Amino acid sequence: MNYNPNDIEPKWQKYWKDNKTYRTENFSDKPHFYVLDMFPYPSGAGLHVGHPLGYIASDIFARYKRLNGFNVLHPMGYDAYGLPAEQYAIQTGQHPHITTERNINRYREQLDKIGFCFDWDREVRTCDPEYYRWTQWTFIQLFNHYYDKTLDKARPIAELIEKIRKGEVRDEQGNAYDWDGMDEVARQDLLMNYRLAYLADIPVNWCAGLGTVLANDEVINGLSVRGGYPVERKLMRQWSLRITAYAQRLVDGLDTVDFSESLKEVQRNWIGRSEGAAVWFPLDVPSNANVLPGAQAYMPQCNPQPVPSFEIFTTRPDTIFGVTFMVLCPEHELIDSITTDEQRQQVQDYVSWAKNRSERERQSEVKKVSGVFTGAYAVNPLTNERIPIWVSDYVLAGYGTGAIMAVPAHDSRDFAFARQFNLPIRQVVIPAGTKPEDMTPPETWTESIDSKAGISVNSGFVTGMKVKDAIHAVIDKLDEMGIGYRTINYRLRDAIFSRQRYWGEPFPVYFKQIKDADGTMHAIPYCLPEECLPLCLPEISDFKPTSTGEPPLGHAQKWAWDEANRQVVDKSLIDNVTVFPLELSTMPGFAGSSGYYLRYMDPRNNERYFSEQAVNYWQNVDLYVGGSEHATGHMIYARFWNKFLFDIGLAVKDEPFRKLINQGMIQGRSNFVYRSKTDSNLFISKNIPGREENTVPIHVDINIVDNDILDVERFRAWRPEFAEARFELEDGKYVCGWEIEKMSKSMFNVQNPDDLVARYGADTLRLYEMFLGPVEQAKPWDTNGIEGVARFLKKFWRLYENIVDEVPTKEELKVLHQTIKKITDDIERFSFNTAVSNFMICTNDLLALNCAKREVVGPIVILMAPFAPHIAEELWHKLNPGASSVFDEQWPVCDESVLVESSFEYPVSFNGKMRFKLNLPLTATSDDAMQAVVNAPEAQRWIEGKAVKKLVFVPKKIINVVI
RNA sequence: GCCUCGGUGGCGGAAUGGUAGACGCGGUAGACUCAAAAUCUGCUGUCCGCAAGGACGUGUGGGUUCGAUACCCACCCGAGGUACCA
Repeated sequence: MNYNPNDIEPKWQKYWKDNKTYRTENFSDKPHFYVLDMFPYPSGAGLHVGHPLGYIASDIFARYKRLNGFNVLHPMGYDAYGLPAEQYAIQTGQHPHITTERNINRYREQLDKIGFCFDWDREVRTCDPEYYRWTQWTFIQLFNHYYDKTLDKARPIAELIEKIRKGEVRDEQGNAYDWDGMDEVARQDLLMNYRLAYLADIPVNWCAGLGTVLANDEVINGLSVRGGYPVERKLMRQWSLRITAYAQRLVDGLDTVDFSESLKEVQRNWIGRSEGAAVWFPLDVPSNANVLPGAQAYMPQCNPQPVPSFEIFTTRPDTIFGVTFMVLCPEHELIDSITTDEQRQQVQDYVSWAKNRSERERQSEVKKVSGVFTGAYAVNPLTNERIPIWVSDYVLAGYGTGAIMAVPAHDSRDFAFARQFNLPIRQVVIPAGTKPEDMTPPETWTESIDSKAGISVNSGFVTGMKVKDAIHAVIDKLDEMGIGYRTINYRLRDAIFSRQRYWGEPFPVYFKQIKDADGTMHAIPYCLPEECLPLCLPEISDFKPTSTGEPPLGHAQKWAWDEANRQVVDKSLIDNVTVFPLELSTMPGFAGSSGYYLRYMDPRNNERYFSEQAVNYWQNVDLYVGGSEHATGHMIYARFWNKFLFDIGLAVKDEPFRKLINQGMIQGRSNFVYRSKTDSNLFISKNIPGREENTVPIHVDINIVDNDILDVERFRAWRPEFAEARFELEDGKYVCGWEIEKMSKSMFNVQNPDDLVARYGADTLRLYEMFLGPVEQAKPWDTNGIEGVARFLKKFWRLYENIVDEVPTKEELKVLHQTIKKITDDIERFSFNTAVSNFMICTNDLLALNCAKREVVGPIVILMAPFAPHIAEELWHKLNPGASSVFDEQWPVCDESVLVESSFEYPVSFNGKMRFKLNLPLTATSDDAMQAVVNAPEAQRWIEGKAVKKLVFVPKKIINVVI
């Protein structure tokens, strides 16, 4: 019988399903192992060959661990909330529930065909109320906790209130709060500054095209990642997560996990920790002046009078003697109060111009220097010089204090600014390896000297010090004077958590109207009681914002909270006494994907997020497989989410993922036709002279192109606009251009896995995807090699056709045990491409030996099972009629004694160059080798009577002769 | 600019400081066949040579080593990430 995957694959898929072969229990004597894939967003396009790459790799590893006696958790689910389903709903009126459900079913069908070992009993969907109940629950916990900087962990907000009461918490002026004297509005305002989930007016990335705000990782170059719409900065009242509280732990945790160096680096850059100093610069105003709005008072040791001043952050305090001007960001609150009357008009014009620029404009004009002088001066606290204060948008409001000391000699941006406005440049560092007399005056420089490798000059008490020492010396001095301190700044921003969208988790939040002391009404947010969760997403039919500009949930009629009866009621009942409006925005995509790995541990628990026993057993994810594009989004949020759950005692490990493998993207190979610029029905073949100037390339479906030759008839039939197409051919053929790009529907370069499964079988697809190259490497999809893998499986099948019960020869056993050793090693190293090669070698060897012996082929079927489960299961049952699944077997062990040789064929090198081979017993010593080489006839022509200077003998490796 | 990873035949890619190019694709010659497909076997880095054989060869230049694709230094090229972050 020939190998026919279409017969055996559905059979075993059904068998595994019926027997629940892959079902995992939470309790076992076996060691545990958790293998997780990043769950997919079920898009309408279905799977292409790039998606399963990581799933195949993790599937192999999960099966391997299982065969090695581990209790393996290997679940799958769907990240089902998201923008595309909602955009689709706006266009077609089709409810996102329906599209999502349909897409999920399609995904499941495609996944099942590839034969994965997921425990589908543990499936989760982020849009399922029984799942998002715990997303909402976690939000409530975040709302009810604050970050205790002393304990370095999240603590209940009640503890904070206690501290405020005791006067242990102070305001910026250093005064204690009078908690008991505060009204509810003031109390809630104060607490809001500490909650880990908080509501605040913050500058957000507003995307009008999508009608919602976006997190920083959802914006690239001022455009939204989804859809590519422009994004602007806008001040809005939004929920945020205080992820910045965890910045240091997120950096530190990277040292404890096994991620690729590049991914760690991306995360470190994203968090952007920088060490430096905060320094107060006094304003040059009469010292008895009242503190100006936006200015702070400080009291240097040398001057007991409070002095109006402002704070800057610098990583180079050593260059403070080189400060020649100061710069404030256009949003700085000090600008109004210090600008002189002569400069006022100019400054106001500049500030309003700068504020109205979109993010995209600002980012695309980074190299253009702009700014304006305020007319005001600050005083350098170490030199007492008067320094002009400027305003420029190269200083960003969101980082540090939005104000800097400018040292044009040693900062490239300050340098450019100084050149533009003719400000002085003063050198205070000479680079390492340069003599002072070799330095040219700064006026002649074309760039600043930014390197920290150097010696301070013209810098008062730090002159002559190395920069690194000078930094510390200056900070110590500032600290002593009471005008500065050592501090750390992070680039990481708090995560904006509100989306003005429908298809997401509702916030379990309602708003009460409360009067403050002045009688003004305030909408104060309160969380629903935990026991009332889930707060289900209401059904609506119009998914656009309301006419008053509210998010789509504004259309929901039954969307108010009855506090007394603890239930959702109709909006018309809102009386702001017992019935209150509910929050209208929903949570972002990362809400549901941040803690899903924990829910898999105990997905049907309706009492808790997950049970204590389950998390104590599984701990955290041992192996996580997914794309590196999630480095600054999901991977940061999930680590934050886990650290919070760890702090409040739910998670048992500080880091959620022990080891991460980033599968490389499978790129598509796109084909192009070239349309004439003057005649839209004329298409010119690639290599016709003049084609390049006179045509525009257009993507063409790869399915109507064979070997870059276009099937012109199918092209005409492909789309109506090409029905009248005419062609300028070369050698009677139309040659297409090609390019490696992202695999995407819009580029018509998508390879659907179903077609390949139908043609070659799932096992061939699995092996081929692995054989393409290292899992972690990006690679273009190319079906050319798949025939080779298909041929291998046919040979492999043939090997078992005439199985016999004979005692294997030593040589056959050697092939077996070598293969066991290699495959085990390959899997441990995650080198699945070499594993497939090694299977091919093994099969070729056994066919050459004509070996079909049960004792040899049995173990090889088990080795093969993780890679090609269907064929392995089929052959296992052929070998062992009546047996249970091959996945109930034990991974074979390599018997090293079979591999032991009595002699070894040494490559003999002369001066490092391989010349001939020499067989020596394993017991041979260096002296034996010397004897043998000198006596070997082959050696004579290389030695040619010269003396052997040295002989290097490495047992079982090589003999190298130096002459 | 900075950070990370990479650069090996016609192609995908092997090689833990020890025979570079495993394995596969492609190419080529042959076997089987009336023929083709399928299958099987041999050859297939470059150059010189009829051959035996030899020289060269892992982006470039240096270094360490008996020996370097691998380690170190400098540079070139490519991919990805990231940026007025003070």
